[in-house]
Amino acid sequence: MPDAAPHRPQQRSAETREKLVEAALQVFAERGFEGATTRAIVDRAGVALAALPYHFKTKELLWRAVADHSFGRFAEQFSARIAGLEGVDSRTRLRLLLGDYVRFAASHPELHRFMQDASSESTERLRWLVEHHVRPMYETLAELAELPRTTGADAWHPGHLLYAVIGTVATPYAHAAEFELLTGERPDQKQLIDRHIDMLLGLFLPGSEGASHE
Amino acid sequence: MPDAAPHRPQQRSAETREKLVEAALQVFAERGFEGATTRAIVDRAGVALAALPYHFKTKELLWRAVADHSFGRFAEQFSARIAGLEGVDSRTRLRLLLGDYVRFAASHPELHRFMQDASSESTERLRWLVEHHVRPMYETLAELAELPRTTGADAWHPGHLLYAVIGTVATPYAHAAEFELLTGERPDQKQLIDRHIDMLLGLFLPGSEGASHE
DNA sequence: GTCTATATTATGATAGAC
DNA sequence: GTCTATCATAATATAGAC
Repeated sequence: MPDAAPHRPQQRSAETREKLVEAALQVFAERGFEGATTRAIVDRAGVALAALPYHFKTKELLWRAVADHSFGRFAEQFSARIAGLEGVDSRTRLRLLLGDYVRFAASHPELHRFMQDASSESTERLRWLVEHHVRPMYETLAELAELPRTTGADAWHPGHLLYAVIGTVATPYAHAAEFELLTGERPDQKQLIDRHIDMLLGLFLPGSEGASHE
Repeated sequence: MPDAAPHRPQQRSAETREKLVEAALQVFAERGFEGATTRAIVDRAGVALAALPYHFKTKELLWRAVADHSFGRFAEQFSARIAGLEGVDSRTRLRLLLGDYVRFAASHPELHRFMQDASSESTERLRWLVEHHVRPMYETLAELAELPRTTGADAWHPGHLLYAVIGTVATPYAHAAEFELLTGERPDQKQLIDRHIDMLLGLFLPGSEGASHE
């Protein structure tokens, strides 16, 4: 790591951008695009109000930067795993990917909340998001996991299967506060995450239970 | 139906309240609590701005009225079915309830969006919602469906199972705009709803497929 | 019970000093 | 690049006429 405290200008700038994007992801996920105020975002980022229009021009463009950042992190998280899946049989592939996805959703519940907020209306923002991030990700996943075929259920609509996986994986974490109030337990504890993965394997890949905690 | 056009005062009042609650449900679901403006709500309801504070005092109290209304309709939808389930074996019970739930979620995707918005932060609103509506509903369902036992999976955490069911059922409809942009098909068509139910039966009650479209 | 008009506060974005 | 101060608009809620 280079010298601390007073950084070079372009480094400070990059840090401010980074802080704004991370804070904006949280606030967009918590309060939705319309409910997220620029003041709440800059307060959480610990930067001045005017830093936001300086770096991103508008709230809308900040939102796009947040989407790029989040899907980038999602892809990054999986690229190492995916590289190691060459030649692995598709059942094992699915098992490993599902565990990864659950752990990702548990540590980044904001992504699913962000997506549901974007999907609640058919806006230009949503069209941009689908074409730039959702469709490319979907095509990669479909190819990699051969989703419809390996489950042995050709009759299932690929959209239903996709949203069933997303829904079962992400809902406990997207509704974490509700989950905790209802059950008294936090869904993002390691122990509960492992039980969650076991349940999902039982649901989507019967016979694969218990082999997920590597 | 009583006489049309110029109604009696208390009837007009009830109609205004009803229009406000229905409009507010849509707007809260689309834009979240913070993003929902009272102007957007009264515009959609077709009433004057001042009608909102007159009938509900604050946006917060309107939100509670929306929750009461939505969970009331949910319970109502199921009470007829539930009354007919006396003595029916629990597998059949689950099959029928699941189909009902999918059809409900397809025609009322707002309820799931409303819930996820409420769950995105641990607020006083969420606590109120869990204690007044979520927990009572959960206890009724758990009792009725004997959820954990009939699936033959005692090891599953009841919270995981609950949110897995909610997630698989509601996600395609909560993300309907995204689903349509991605697949080119609307998830709320009757044909796709029936395929969705078949998939869910295959997932949660293997062996029960195809018998759901009554 | 419902409306028009308005008080008050909060919002997104900008200007200009540093 | 970042800050303080500020503009123009839009928000929730209220007052008072009808």
